[in-house]
Amino acid sequence: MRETDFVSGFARGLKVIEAFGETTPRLAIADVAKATGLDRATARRCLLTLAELGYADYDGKFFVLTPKILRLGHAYLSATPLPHIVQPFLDKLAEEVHQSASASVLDGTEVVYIARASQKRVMSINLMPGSRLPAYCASMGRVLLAAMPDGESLALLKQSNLKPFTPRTLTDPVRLMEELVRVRQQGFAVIDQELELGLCSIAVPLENDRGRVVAAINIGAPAASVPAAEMAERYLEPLKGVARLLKSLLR
Amino acid sequence: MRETDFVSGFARGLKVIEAFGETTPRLAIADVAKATGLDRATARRCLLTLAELGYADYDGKFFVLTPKILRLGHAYLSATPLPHIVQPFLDKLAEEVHQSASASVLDGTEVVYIARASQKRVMSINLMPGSRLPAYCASMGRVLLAAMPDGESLALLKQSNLKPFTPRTLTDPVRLMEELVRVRQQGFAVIDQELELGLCSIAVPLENDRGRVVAAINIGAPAASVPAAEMAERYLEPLKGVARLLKSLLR
DNA sequence: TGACCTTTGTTCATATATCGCACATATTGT
DNA sequence: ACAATATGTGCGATATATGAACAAAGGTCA
Repeated sequence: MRETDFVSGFARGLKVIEAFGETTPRLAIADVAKATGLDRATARRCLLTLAELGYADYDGKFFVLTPKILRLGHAYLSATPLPHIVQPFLDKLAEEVHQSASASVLDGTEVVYIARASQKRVMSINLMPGSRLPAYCASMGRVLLAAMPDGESLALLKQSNLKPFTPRTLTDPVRLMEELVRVRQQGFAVIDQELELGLCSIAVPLENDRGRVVAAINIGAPAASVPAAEMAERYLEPLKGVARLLKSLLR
Repeated sequence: MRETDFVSGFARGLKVIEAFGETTPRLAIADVAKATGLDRATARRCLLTLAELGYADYDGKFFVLTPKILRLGHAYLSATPLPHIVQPFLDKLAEEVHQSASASVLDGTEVVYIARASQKRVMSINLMPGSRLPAYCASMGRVLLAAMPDGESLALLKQSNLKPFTPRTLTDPVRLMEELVRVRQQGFAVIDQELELGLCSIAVPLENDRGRVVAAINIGAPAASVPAAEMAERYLEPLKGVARLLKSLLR
């Protein structure tokens, strides 16, 4: 790609949108400039553009994103077949096992939820399509990492910020790679309170009709009611069943 | 705002993202140019920028959005308090009444789902945060329209493409305005299969601590199991209860 | 098959718009 | 009231959009 085939104004604007996050819902011009590394004048122009287009509100001091910004992500969710195809299966699955079921794909070092059927809340964090979790300590992340060549998964682990969310979180790349080998062999991953105390989950890969892993699905359950050791026993077959049914539907 | 405080390259890029939709997941350069009204050369530059940044994939012919694009909408969902605050209440509500519960806000002529607890699927369409429905024929839309001054709601109705989704869909602006008056008086809206045959829903407004309507919540149910006439009887109190609890939590 | 037409993608020169700096002004906190 | 921090603005240097021209691919029909 040539230099001139890149619209840096657009790229800068996207950076500005991403500057808004969980802990930073309201941003002043200078905040955005700092967060994005853009010049203040540039950040200001991008923010004013967002406001002008209705993607943000501006009270003269702070900018806040408006729901219109959801159109952008929705363009993906509605345009991509995968979430639509998977959702009804998750609904059925969640109802059957009385636990939350989700589907996700990998984006860099994170898993991105693309569909979810929540039963009752077991996590403190609120997951919805678009939500992200670090791949290395999420069951779907393990499955997705295990599906790629060792070189790539190792590279992603190295890029990851491997921090211990709980005392049980695996953070050693070597042990993680060993775990990935095991996950690949057994065809599923179980996470025992590595992300949040009290939460266990189990995930299996979703293959398309040509055998390529295109996503993962999981079931999460409170550790109190379902010990990690029982996760596979209870939920592996239901998950595998869904994966089998979906195999021919995905490409 | 001055002329130069607008980054048109950014605005054009956002237009390009929005060109992708339910029926148009894979777009060639010319498609995007047509859909956005941009010059082919410009559309190409925006698309290549998206691809370069990892927001889109390009196979030499078609562009497809990647899950990375969800970061943009997620910036809103995670940054905005409303969805987070409302979600647990919806979960509880959905579990209680064994039906799906949702929350939405208005964006132009559409309601945008910002949170949802789905019980079982009753609609053919798949709703998730970011999903949109025309306000005029959705229960939450009615409630949100009813909360604004007549002039504004009428203006929005006039902007809407009032098409009959089912034989029961109200499409006459005059009758819709009458309905809005009723909704405002009674404090809730019931939709009887106006959007999809077999689907009823009931919505109430969500007020913040100062009495301003900031969102709406609803419960949807299959018409077969819950006739429209029973919707209020069964679900109005649970909905009102949630609205009451939330009132002091919202600003 | 091959000539013609249509549609699509790419390139280029140039007019135009944006960037980032430096300065001016406003707001905030002490 | 002052310092510190944040926001607004003018301008030269730089980057981008435009639209036409070209190239390439695909389709149609004799």
